[in-house]
Amino acid sequence: MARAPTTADAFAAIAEPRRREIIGKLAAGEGERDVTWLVTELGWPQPQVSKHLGVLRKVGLVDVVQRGKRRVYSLNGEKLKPVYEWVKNYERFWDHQLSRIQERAERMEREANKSAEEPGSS
Amino acid sequence: MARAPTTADAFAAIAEPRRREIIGKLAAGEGERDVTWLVTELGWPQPQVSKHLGVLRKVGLVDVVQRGKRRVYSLNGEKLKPVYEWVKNYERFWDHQLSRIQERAERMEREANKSAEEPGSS
DNA sequence: TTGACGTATTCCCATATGGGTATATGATTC
DNA sequence: GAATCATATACCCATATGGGAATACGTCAA
Repeated sequence: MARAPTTADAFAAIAEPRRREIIGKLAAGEGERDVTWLVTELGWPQPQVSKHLGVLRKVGLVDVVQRGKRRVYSLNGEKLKPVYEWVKNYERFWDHQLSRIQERAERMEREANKSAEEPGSS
Repeated sequence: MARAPTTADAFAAIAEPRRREIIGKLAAGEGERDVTWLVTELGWPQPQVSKHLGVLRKVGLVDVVQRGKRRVYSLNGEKLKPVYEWVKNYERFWDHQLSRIQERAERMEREANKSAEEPGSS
């Protein structure tokens, strides 16, 4: 097997920086923008924008509605929630207690060195 | 160019479900576990575990200390913070206001249809 | 219908993946 | 030093990427 498809889930989709940029632009635009606007705003080739939008669409991170000739994309934040929920679980690993964790790490390191000498294999 | 390396940043690294699993196990174990423990706990072939750990290591999501023969890995939550910060920006797109957004989406859809008929091209 | 605009899709390619299996490297014990 | 445990690396392969360029498709205007 190769890497999981970028369309597997939101995690895979937002792994690409440009896709995150697109999401950012959509959010700024009150959540709705058409492709042409994105193209000029981002300054990328149109096919590239469309392709990234395609991935986001497949994952459900964005919705589209046809509006005349234009296609208006909007952010579907719902799909970002799982990412948020997942990463939120590890909040305690950086916020407070960060010092405690580092402390522990250092203690471990000391212990490691100790056990490496303890056996006194000389 | 191909897809960005999984070692590019935390976003890319956690795109892989197995890597998220490993992070979960590390967190459960008070943030420190050796490879053998992970291997038996996860039930995956050892090289696979080591390889995923390698990616996490490169990105800095985990730290290692040698402890006797064992290598004890620990979670470095710090590196998850950017992911949290990024996704947190879109909180308003799912929490409250979710109803408002859907409302808007539906309104847009109606408008879209309307403008499609408006010109009265018949 | 014909043309023009807006967007998606197709094709080609270099690249790196993640899994499997085998093996190398490190550390410890005898 | 030899044998053994713990972990990392090297290979091989199928797969799908993201970018570039060309082009097809869909919608509206004359």
